[in-house]
Amino acid sequence: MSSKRHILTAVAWPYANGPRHIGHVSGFGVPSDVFARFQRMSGHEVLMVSGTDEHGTPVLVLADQEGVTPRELADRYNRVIVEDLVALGLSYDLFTRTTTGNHYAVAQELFTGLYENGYIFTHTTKGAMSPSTGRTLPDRYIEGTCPICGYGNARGDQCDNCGNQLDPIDLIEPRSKVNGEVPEFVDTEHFMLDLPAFAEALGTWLQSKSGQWRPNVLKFSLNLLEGLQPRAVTRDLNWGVPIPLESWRDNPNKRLYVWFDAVIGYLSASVEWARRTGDPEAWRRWWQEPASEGYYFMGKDNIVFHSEIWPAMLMGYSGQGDRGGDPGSMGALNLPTEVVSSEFLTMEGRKFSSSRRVAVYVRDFLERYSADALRYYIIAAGPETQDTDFTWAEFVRRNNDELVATWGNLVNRSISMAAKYLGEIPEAGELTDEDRRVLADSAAAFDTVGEHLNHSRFKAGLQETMRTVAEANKYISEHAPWALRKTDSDRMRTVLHVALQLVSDAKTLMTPFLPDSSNKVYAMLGGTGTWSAMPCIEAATDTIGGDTETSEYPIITGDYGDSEAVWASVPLRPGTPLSAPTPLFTKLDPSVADEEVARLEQEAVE
RNA sequence: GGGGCGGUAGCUCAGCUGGUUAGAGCAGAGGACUCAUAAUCCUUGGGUCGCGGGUUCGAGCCCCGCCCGCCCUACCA
Repeated sequence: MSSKRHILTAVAWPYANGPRHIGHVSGFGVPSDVFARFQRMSGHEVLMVSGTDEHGTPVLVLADQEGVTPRELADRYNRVIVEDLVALGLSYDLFTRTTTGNHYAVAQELFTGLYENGYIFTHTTKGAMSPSTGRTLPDRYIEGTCPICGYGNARGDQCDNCGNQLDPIDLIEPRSKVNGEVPEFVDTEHFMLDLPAFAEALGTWLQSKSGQWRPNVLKFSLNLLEGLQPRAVTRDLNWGVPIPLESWRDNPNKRLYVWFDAVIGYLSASVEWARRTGDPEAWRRWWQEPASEGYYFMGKDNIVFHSEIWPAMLMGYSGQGDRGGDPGSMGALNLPTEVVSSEFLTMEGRKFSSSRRVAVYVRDFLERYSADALRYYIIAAGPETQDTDFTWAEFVRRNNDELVATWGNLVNRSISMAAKYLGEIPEAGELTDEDRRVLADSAAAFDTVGEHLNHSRFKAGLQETMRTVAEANKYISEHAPWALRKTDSDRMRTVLHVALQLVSDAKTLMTPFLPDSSNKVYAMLGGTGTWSAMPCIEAATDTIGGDTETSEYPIITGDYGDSEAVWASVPLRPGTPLSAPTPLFTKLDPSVADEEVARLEQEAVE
């Protein structure tokens, strides 16, 4: 526990076909940031990476509809997403994108390594194609009449009316959802990842995680092993990473499947980060040292890619599948230590839906409410182990009763008194048994909360932290320093000293969850320097040439090592001047809930 | 259709490998206090643990069936 660990925090890559809503960031964003901040405060070497996922059919189709290039569309939403994630305070060491020369190179290297070890083979399949563009038409972009129930708007993969799974080739009068033309079903050669060749290795590996991973992730993953089949890792598109093989490299209509390249982003972003720090080999400390750990954060719809496909790719590249092989030129790579999956957030009882406009986007949310208010809600009431429902009434209530009234008010009342009565942090006189007990309990919370956070039990960690806040409120109420002021000013000074120490400890415990307001409390108590560093946006240029078009793009990074925050009770310095505090959080009028629900109703389609 | 997960107080959620009277917060009721964004503190009412069977000395936790919700089902990402 005390030795320094290398901890990769790998965060799911938001897809760049639009702005992200609060459901997305509750699944991967906020939990991963709490984890990373906590680990940094504990003295460990954290590398937190992610980026926008920009390839694939949806971006291409949307770009066509808007009459822009896919790159232009990706540029636009990459920037929006970058700004939103920074506004939330997510402390990425690097948040980049999949359209960089570096990413192309690393993705191709992984493909090549897998190919050379014999884990990728070619296979001809019949697929739907758009005659006018020559592009793959994914099943769900085809509509037609359901051959089973006769429903006229069945999708190629499934009929929404009767619920049966379909093959698009069976649809009556199939048509492209993109432009209405009749799709052609043609033979096409694809590269397949030989997943069955990893079944045994994956099974052994997953079994070894029993008791460590959240049970739903583990059971789901183990179950998937039974029906493992080869999976295509290429698509007929002109938007994506080219196939790095002689006769394929220049084929304009064959690219790596977006999911194949997206998961490689964790590695390519680590490499890009290392290069930016001036030590190009630095990424190896997180990916190749046996003791290093990797935690992957995502929503439940992504489990298969992180517990099955990505590990298989890593094993295959490292020559550790059932068929052996040699590590590729980067060397053998570490498998995930843990796949941490969240469930789904619903919105006032309904599923989030961008197309039906049932959504609250991060940007809109943060224009009206603070990042910490959202972070608090997501951790306290978010979908950590089961689906949960976001309601505006509950958001207002949590904000007002818990953030403002319990925690914000503790800060306010304690510092107000000390500032007004003394103007500084008082020295403690002789401590009573009760004083010693509350201080010891507060210090002990670092172990209990830390234990929760180490195991990604964020909700439990926050609850325990709020319990210490309640204890501090209780201590102040029971010892009534305002009354002692008239009867026993020495005792009052001691009580206020203890109270402020409890506030300081609670602020430290709160830091992973609520970094912005914790920084404010740190400053109120006379702290100097940066308590917990926040992320920033930098203009970056591609680290290696490559065949991408844009030379400059925004990245998220930060100098998190330049933080005073440590995961421990730090004694306050008596004599530190205090001034009257300003409120930490904004109380919301109950009418806010009604207004927001009305706004949601108004914007929703149908 | 198949697989997985969930359905616990009015609301949002905890309940580890089955064990005495099922928990927390909020909302409700009563009281204390006044330092604080009328915030805080104390006391208190409230549950057939989705439904129906079964195993067991004992089940919210195990087994079977059913109902509802969500995810996956591999060319959406």
